Amino acid sequence: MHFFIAAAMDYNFNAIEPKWQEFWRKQQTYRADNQSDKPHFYVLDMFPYPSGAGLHVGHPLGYIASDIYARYKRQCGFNVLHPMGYDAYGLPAEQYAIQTGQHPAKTTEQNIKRYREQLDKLGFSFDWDREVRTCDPAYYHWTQWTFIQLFNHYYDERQQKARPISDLVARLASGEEPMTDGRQWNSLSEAEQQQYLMDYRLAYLADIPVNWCPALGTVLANDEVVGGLSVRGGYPVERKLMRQWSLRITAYAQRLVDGLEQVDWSESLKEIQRNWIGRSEGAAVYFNIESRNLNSVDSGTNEDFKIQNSKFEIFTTRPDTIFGVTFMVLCPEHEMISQITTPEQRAEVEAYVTWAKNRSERERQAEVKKVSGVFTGAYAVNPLTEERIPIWVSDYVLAGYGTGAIMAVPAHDSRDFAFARHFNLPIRQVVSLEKDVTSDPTEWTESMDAKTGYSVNSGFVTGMKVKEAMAAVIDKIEEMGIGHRTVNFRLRDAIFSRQRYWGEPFPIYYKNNIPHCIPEECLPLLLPEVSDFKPTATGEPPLGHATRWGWDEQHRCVVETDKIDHKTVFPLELSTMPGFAGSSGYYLRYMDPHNDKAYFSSEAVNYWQQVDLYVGGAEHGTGHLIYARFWNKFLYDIGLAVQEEPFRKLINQGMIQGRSSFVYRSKEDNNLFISKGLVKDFNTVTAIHVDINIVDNDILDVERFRQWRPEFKDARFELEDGKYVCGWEIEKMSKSMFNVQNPDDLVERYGADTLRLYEMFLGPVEQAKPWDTNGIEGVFRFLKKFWRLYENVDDAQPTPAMVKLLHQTIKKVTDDIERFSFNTIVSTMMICTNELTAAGCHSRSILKPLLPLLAPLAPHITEELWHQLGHEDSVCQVAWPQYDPAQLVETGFTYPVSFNGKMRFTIELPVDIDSDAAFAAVAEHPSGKKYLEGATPKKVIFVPKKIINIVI
RNA sequence: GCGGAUAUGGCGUAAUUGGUAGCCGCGCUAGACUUAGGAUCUAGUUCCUCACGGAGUGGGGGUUCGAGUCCCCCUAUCCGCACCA
Repeated sequence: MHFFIAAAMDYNFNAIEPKWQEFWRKQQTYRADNQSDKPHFYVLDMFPYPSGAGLHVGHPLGYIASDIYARYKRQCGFNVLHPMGYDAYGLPAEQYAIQTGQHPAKTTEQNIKRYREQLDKLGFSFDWDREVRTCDPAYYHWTQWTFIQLFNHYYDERQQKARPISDLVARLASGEEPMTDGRQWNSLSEAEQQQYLMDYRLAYLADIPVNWCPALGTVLANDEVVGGLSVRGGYPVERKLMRQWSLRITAYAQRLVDGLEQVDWSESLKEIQRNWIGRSEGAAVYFNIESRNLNSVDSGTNEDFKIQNSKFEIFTTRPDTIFGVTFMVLCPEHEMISQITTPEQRAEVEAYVTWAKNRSERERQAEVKKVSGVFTGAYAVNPLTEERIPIWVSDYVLAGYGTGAIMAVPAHDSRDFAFARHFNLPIRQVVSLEKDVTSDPTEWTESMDAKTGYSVNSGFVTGMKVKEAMAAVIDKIEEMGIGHRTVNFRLRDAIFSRQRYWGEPFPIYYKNNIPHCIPEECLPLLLPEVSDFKPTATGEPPLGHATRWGWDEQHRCVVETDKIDHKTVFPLELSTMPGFAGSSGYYLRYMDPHNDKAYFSSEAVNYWQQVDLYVGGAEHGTGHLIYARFWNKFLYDIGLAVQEEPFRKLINQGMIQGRSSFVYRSKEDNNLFISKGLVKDFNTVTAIHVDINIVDNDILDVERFRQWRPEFKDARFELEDGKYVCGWEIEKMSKSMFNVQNPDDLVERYGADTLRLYEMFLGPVEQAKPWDTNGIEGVFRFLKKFWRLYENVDDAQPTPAMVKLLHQTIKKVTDDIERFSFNTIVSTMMICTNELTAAGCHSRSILKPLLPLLAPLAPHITEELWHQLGHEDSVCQVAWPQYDPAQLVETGFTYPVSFNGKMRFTIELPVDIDSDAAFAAVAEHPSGKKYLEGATPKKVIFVPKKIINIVI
């Protein structure tokens, strides 16, 4: 053990950083006020799940970027809201608790503490007074409250906004709005009325097919399942019919698409959301079913067989191809199957439907290419051609989309094509690339799906372009009263129940099996203590174990309030809300986090409006970012939020991958490790992951390697140039690959400022990139060099070159921050520092403005130097330096001149120049003279900007 | 299959948005200083060539006086969705 006794003037970040962090805390430097004359600006990070693993270097990347911008905006005179909190409810926190056998509340508390320590070390400018935690009753009070509002509102299609369900009830009761099924509202029982309203409420209870994950013991939303496996843990997920709460997010599908036009997000993320919402325009068409009297052909067992419903509805995006329909397909779940199936086909159809229903989601997805189906024996009638069309059942038609029934046009739909080929059904061409040119579609190897070309063999639309034919067919269908234009969405309602412990309890109790909201004044409904919080395989929620929860032993609500009948007690909802419940509105709560009367005050939201800059990962594109937009739009509709879109600008920081290091062990000698460059044949060695903490610039610390694990105790090495060089590979950052870089280690070794700068220097924030500590020395050197510039500041008059450099630097840094190009800022500051060092410039008038300029990136070192210059205030509050354009005026520009497109020379010309003068200048110039010799120029082309062409 | 993005030295990247390609940093080479270095400084470092020169931004074509940048066609990689009618 040896100590470095730092010289007084050394850059001693270990002493500087905690000192100023304490200073900022005491001064409340980053406090944001809800009242201010300054313009407001809201910079938000996606708050973290406090998982057990702590932060790795990937987490702070976005936080650093947003912190730089928040600090910059603060220095530009904005009142900046830059809060932080924890998404502490939900599966990740609970899984960690279960794995470690502790109570989730306890592990969450510990994890938050650890996160906070790690975050504090990095010198972020968060206003910690506004911290929110989704598991805090003071916070989830308002999550539950919002749920009640969702329950008590429905979506009014005419007004295109949420409205109180009581309005709907009033209109139903007065008869102003008839019931869709023709019944009379006032003649219904309460149970029947409530059942009816469930189809309208924005939070509703229904039997729906859900993603059931047995291993996690809960249902999952669509975005939590990928490829039939749970995102969290990768366990199989099955399709199951369960009674669940859902949010009617589909009601907002159109507005969720439209709203994307108003926000400043990356085109790719907007596209991800558009795809997820999956809007498609088309037509709904009713097909009649051919009625037959089957009694005569029946053997007697199905005497009553009659087709009850005479028609069914399909959805198509290609109404123009209706003349090419050669069969119809129903999904196996379709309710009409049993009615229309003929007795001869019944056994086969029932067998198929049973088989299809028992297939797991994973099997179905894995065997997409496999064609299966069965004929019902029934026929539909094409409304435009009067043709008989056989009706089939197949699981390639999905129950959840459209009406679960399609018209099949095998010539122009690849799935119908495959189906027709498999079952030898006719294929008829009705679209052609060229007018009137057709071929035999049974010879085709694939269907012609593109929406281009002309209609053929298509009755009254023959010869029309596809687009025209579409419109014409829909017009005709509407005229005939057998269909209409319509829009379908891929987006499904969000399943909101989780059979888990660690989440917000639903503020719902049941009276005669009818759900009722707990009165708002009884909120928050606290999460109870339970003897066992683990999920159950059967789906019984762990809250069922609660013995005290404002309820009695029968799990009946005993919440005391005037609003609930005291004489009886009612069972409470036992599910909890999903992870996205708490994260869907947290950005609004930050505006007014301590309000115990409301979610947030109207003053607060009217002041802050919306998040101006949101920074976080694109992996939330189909989850949180959709739910939050929906949540916000609902709150907007009911008059709480004042902006329809919650996040004005969004930056997606790229994922940081791990860079694993390897050593190569000889297969012949288990103690022999061969340096990478000496390995001749990689088949003769085994690559072994080695902890990146004992590798420096790909050089293995052989001593520490021997100590790393007992089996390497006697390791011998074949070295190159006395060094052991490791191999490397880019992999996911994970403990098992030994490639996790902990930010604490780097802060200890280089300081937070170096880490902040380096994470930015790595490359564009939005780009995914591997973590590689190799370059961090360069940034560290820069800060040390920068530090030395301030060792002997003088009051000497700076040279004009230095002044120009300063103003160039200010301009470049300002521009770079504005366009979120944080990596180039570091370069700019390095160039400036290098030049000042080389010129021996120590002038106060140059060095002083550089401090507020660098402060957003490296707040600690600049704060220390600022105080060394004799200032008492914080550099973080110093106004952003302005450059003087006059200092940047060039004496002349350097023009590359292209001559006949072949020869090229460079010439410096005055700024204000017209084309004659330009030519004269070129002609005067020695090189110009040379090139112009013997040629007669016809004209000089003066292209805007910087180029002059001489044409001869 | 559909949709989106990316491709520049040994490596991370930059290029005033159509104007001298390779800034800045890592690494490497040579040297200086030093009792020492997890310190500092100087010079060099796209490739080929002793050199003169030449080639060069994944490949091929195009527009332009001029293309890393714009257009078309490939190739590769990454990401999202995926039987959505």
